[in-house]
Amino acid sequence: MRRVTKEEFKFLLGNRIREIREGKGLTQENLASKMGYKDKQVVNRYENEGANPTTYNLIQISEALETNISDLLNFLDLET
Amino acid sequence: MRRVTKEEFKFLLGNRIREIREGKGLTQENLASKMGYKDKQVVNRYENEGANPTTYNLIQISEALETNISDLLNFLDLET
DNA sequence: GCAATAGTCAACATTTTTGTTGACTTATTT
DNA sequence: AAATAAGTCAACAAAAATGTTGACTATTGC
Repeated sequence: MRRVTKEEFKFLLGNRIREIREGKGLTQENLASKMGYKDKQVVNRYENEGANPTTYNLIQISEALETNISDLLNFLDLET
Repeated sequence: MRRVTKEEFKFLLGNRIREIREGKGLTQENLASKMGYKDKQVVNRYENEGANPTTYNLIQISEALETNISDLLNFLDLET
């Protein structure tokens, strides 16, 4: 993933989640709800504090956003 | 990802890591070393106890195995 | 102004992951 | 049999992720 620190990664993934969510016209609450959460806080935290979710949760996020992991992580150089 | 529990997922990903590692002829120690760890324990734990690493670590694993995340997670139905 | 909607911030207990160390078992090879 | 290489098991402290709650700040529409 080409020299991106964990902090940079968190920031980038958080931004990407927001980007896709807004592109689909979903609110933080909508997304949280689709993921089975009672509150939007989890989504807000991903977007504002950055996200480095466990792999299992990453998959849940991609499903709720109706996209795939490659798209979710498209800010990385995934040529390998 | 089609009704697979977190525990099932951990088991499947652990197995997949082992599968790729052995396919490349690497030892647990080799892989741990490529990932920058001092000991093989981390790899052994992924393989035997199951793995649900953070996304950042998942990427590190895929790089050390010289593959990509889609391949690493190919046991999931990733058509979406 | 009021109400409703959307987003943000802080705090919290709990759980899980992370990284390391030491010891122990299992081949495999010399 | 002894040595080496590979894998497994247990335990630990520290860090991070998880899930929830409450309050607070825009922003928009009535």
